[in-house]
Amino acid sequence: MAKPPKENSPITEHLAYLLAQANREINRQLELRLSKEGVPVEQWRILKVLSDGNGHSMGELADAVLLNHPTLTKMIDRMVSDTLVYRVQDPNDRRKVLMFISDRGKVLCRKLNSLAVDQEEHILESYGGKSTSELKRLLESLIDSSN
Amino acid sequence: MAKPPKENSPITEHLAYLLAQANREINRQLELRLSKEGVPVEQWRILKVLSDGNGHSMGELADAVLLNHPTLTKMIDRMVSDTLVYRVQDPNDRRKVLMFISDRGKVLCRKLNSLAVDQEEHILESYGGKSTSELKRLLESLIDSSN
DNA sequence: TTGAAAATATTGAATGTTCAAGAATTGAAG
DNA sequence: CTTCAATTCTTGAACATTCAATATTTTCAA
Repeated sequence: MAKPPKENSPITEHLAYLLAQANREINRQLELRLSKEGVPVEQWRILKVLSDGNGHSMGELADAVLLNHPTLTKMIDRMVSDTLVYRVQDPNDRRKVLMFISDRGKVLCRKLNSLAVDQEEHILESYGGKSTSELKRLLESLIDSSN
Repeated sequence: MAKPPKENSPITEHLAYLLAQANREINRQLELRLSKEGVPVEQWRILKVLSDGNGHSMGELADAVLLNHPTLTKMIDRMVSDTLVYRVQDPNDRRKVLMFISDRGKVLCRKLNSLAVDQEEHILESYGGKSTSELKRLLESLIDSSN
C-alpha cells in the first residue's frame, strides 16, 4: 500500500506537466482555426474582452488576457495599426489608457467567435459534455485555490 | 431552460482560456521554486526525462518536453555549456543525436525534483487530494481524446 | 501645498522563439 | 548500385517576449 516516492515519478504524472500538455494541444487546435482569419489567440481574447463596448485599461486587459504589460502594449500597437482597436486617454485618471474595439474589430470578433465555437463543439463531441463541464469546474476551483 | 448563445459567452468560460489560466498559474508557482536553482521549467523537464539514464534523441525529447525542435536545440546548447547534459552520435542511425544526463545534471535534478515535490504537496493541501487526482484523470483523458 | 511614494503605461536592449532553409544520413524503388 | 524522397538535427534571419529603466500622473502624508 506504500505510495511510490514522488521524486522518481515520471514527468507525465505531474499536474504541471498535464496542464501544459493539455493547454498546448487545445491551444494548437484553436490557433489552427483562428489562423483562417490570420489572428493569434491573444488578439481574439483581447477583442472578446473589449467587445463589451466599455473601455478597458491596459492593466485590466493584461490581466484578463494573460499577457504582461510590455507584451500587451506591443500587441496592441499592431492591432491599432490594423484598426481593430483604438486608444483613448482616460479622462478620470490620465495615467491610464482606455482601449476600445472598433467596428472593424467587432466584425472580425464575430467571425472569430464562431470559429472558436466550432472548436468547443468539436471538443464536446469527442470528449463529452459531462467531462467538459466537470473539467471546467475543477479548473476554476484550482485557479481559485491558487490565490 | 434555453442555453445562452455561446458566441456571447465571456472568455473566462472557454475551456481553452481556463486551461491557459490554470497552466499559467501553476507554472508560475513552479518557476518560482525552481528559480532557487536558477533553472527554467523546461530544463527540469529535460533533466527528468534524461534521468532514466538512457539516451534520448532530440525528436523524442522535443515531444516529451513540449518544445519544438529548434528551441530544444538551443536550450540543449546552453545545458551542454553548463555540463548538465551531453550529446552522443547515435551509432545505429547517424542522423540522430542521443542526449544523456551528466553526473552534475543528476545532482541538480534531484534538487529540482524535491522543489517540485514541495509544490505538488502545496497544491494537495490547498486544493485537496480528491480534486487533484480527478483533475489529472480528466486532463489525461482530454489529451487522449485529442489525438 | 509640497514632496515623496505608488500606480500606470511605454520604451529599448537583451534574450528567446519560430519559420524556412540547409546539411547529413538513411531507406527504398527502379 | 544509384538516385530520389524521407528523416533528423541544426542554423540564420525574422519576429516576439521580457527585464529594467523611464516618463507621466495620482495619492497621500507631513
